[in-house]
Amino acid sequence: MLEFTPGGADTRTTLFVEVILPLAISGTYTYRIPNGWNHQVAIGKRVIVQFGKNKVYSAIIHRITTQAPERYEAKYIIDILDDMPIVGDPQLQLWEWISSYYLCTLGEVMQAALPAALKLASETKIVAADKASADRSDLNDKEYLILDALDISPELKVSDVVKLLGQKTVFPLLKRLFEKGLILISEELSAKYKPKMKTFVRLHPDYTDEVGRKLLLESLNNAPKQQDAVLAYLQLSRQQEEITRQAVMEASGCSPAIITALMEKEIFVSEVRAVSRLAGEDVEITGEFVLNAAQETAFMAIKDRMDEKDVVLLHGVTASGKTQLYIRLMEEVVAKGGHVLYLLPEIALTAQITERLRVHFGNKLGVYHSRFNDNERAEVWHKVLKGEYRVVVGARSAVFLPFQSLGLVIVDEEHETSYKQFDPAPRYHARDSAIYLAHLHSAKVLLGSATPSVESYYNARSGKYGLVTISQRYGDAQLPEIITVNITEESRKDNMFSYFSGTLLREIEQALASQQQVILFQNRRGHTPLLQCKTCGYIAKCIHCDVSLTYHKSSGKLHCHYCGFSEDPVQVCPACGSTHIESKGFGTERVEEELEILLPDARIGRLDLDSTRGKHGFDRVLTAFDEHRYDILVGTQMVAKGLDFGKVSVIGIINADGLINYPDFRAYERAFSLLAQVSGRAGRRNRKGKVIIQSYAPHHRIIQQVMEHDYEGMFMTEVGERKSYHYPPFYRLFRFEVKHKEQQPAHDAAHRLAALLREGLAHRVFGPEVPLVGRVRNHYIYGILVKVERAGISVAKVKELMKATLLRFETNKANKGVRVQVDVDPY
DNA sequence: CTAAAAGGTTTC
DNA sequence: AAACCTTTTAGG
Repeated sequence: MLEFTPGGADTRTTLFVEVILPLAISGTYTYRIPNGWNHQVAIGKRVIVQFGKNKVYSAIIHRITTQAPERYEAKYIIDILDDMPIVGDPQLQLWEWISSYYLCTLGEVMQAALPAALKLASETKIVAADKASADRSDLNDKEYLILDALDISPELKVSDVVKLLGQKTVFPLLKRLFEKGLILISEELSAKYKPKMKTFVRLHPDYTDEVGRKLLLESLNNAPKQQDAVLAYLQLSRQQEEITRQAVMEASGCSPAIITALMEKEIFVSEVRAVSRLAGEDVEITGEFVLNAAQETAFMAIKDRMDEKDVVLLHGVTASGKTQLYIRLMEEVVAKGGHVLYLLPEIALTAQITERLRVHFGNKLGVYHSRFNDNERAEVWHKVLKGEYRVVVGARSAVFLPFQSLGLVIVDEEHETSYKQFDPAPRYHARDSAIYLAHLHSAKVLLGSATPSVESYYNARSGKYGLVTISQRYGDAQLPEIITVNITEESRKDNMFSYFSGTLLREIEQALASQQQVILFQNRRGHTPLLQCKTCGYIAKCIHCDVSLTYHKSSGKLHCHYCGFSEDPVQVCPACGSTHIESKGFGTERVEEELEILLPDARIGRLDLDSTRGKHGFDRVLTAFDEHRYDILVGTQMVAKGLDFGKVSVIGIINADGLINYPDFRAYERAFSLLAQVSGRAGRRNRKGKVIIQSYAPHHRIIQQVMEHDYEGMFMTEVGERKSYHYPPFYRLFRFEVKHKEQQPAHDAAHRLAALLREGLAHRVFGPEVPLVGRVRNHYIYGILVKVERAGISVAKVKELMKATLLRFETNKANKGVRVQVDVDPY
């Protein structure tokens, strides 16, 4: 009897597999399957292959063929890792789409898609040999440096040595050290996913009845500690089915030895089992609710639109109860046996939202985002693969999870720019990728936002997407009243107290007096963003980047927000020796500090990147605010992200100008969203809130439109501008970045690339220009923008042209050392 | 002139 | 990405 593979080849045929390697190289690589393994070969399984001289990687089988490659001898695969494929057909198709649409390699997509625990790569490790400590007299400086480093840390990677010596070629050096017998070089596969093991204990069956237990406890009268442990076990067994060894030890306060003794006496029986790392999934399913009239109408309308269109945009004002609508839709899909992906911007993935969903979907709900560690992510991956989750809430990268039968994709806060990944490649947009993914599954997509992106709203208005609007807030809550404050005028009237106008301070005080809470928004983190010498004009700048250093009070240091460089603040100007150093601008830390002086009794919390480090940092600050342990929350745009607090009655925008005066075609749209979203945090649940916008230019169009809650107005003016100035949604954008260590070569190369692009794309090419930050991490940057009209031109052809142009550019010797990256649909 | 470092190419 | 081969640079 012959065994048949999916490819239809019997066991005597030699099979070859084309695999995707987790590297930034184009194309797939072909390996040979050893005799007798044919029946195990399947697309989507991981195989271990050797690539190059020593390196070993886990690669994904992309295609199976019986055709031996003609131009080279294929290597054998080393092993097949999986019994079942870990990525399915839809996933691989999505990878291919992303790779071609966003102009990157399949390997780069694989890197982003698979959780780290499912990717393995061997690593060259350098360890000190036994005799290393003995004789070091005849070593040169560099060799000595390496051995010195090995004294401190037990093992080094090749990249560590490169960094240590500051040179690129280290292999001859290491080889010499190896030959002298001072170091050992080994190739190791890094640890892959390991299930979490726990030891459970159980009473021996002899003691499970009443009589047995009594006898047991009496028999332990002479062993009080052991008796305690058994009592603790009995106590625990009343509340839970399964009891871990750890739990018994904690409850009784006894040592491991006691448990071991009880096991030797065969009173306890133990069992080691793999457990889930994903805690708190088992919640009783309750949470019945009824949609109100407006929601019910919207619900029916969404289903109606979905009959005709694959994508529907739900434009619902803040606090209109969109989440409940989502839940209803998800329940319907789940009831029909479909699966649901619910995308959220990273920062909004708070306990708040997942808890609400947990109540409805219990252990059928999965959560996936970057604050999960590698092993946790791998567990979610496997559970999605097995179909154990019906609903998955996740951030950007959740589009890569191995769904088999999606019925619905929800993209909440669809306007959020954090859906676009910038670095590293693939520079994909999760919303757009999700729409393609849904298409592969024939699933429907619901985009939701109170302030949709101009692109999506345009698609909805033009009939490409369905459109459903809710203009009423839930429970008839009113939209907040928005007041503007002209900072120039208030300063003249002597009515500014530090960064706060009299109006804002009065409102804050009133809110606090009536036990209400306040949110203050300042879109800059740190304390002081710019330190300048009053005498000579010197500005404290990063040594690696063209940006000013921001002073952070929490660390007492100056920080670069681009590369992470930090140094001690200078008291004396390094250029002229003057001690008159002036602080310009202010961030959240400074707002917090000034507020503490003005309102010494208020309890103030801060929500920004710095205060939310760590796995639960974000939730910690939010929970404290929710439980009213803070009166005032000062924060960056994080405070705008879909959070629902009942007691916030006043919102202050400390300075709106920084948001608006930004050289980007999306600046106005973004400012409108942010201001509207922040304002939406005020006055939920039947209380009218107040929003105070402080600005030097309060009559600016955008501020007026925010005041009037006029999304339509903003959309119409923006669409007009975009059309006349050739921006999305009418044009596609491609942004090329040319980088080099030195300025002149970067400049020249950028001009050469622009010229090459102009050969095929003519007037569609703009630049090169020096971007806002012209140097990052010691590399000079030039940007080239390409605008391609949507009508009458094939995107595929444009991309082919760009690929060909890049290839021509790279083969030109004059462009050595130049790095080019392409951002398709940049944000 | 040699030796070492940087640069370029190839990896199935 | 990284190891190997080729070219360039530095140092005596």
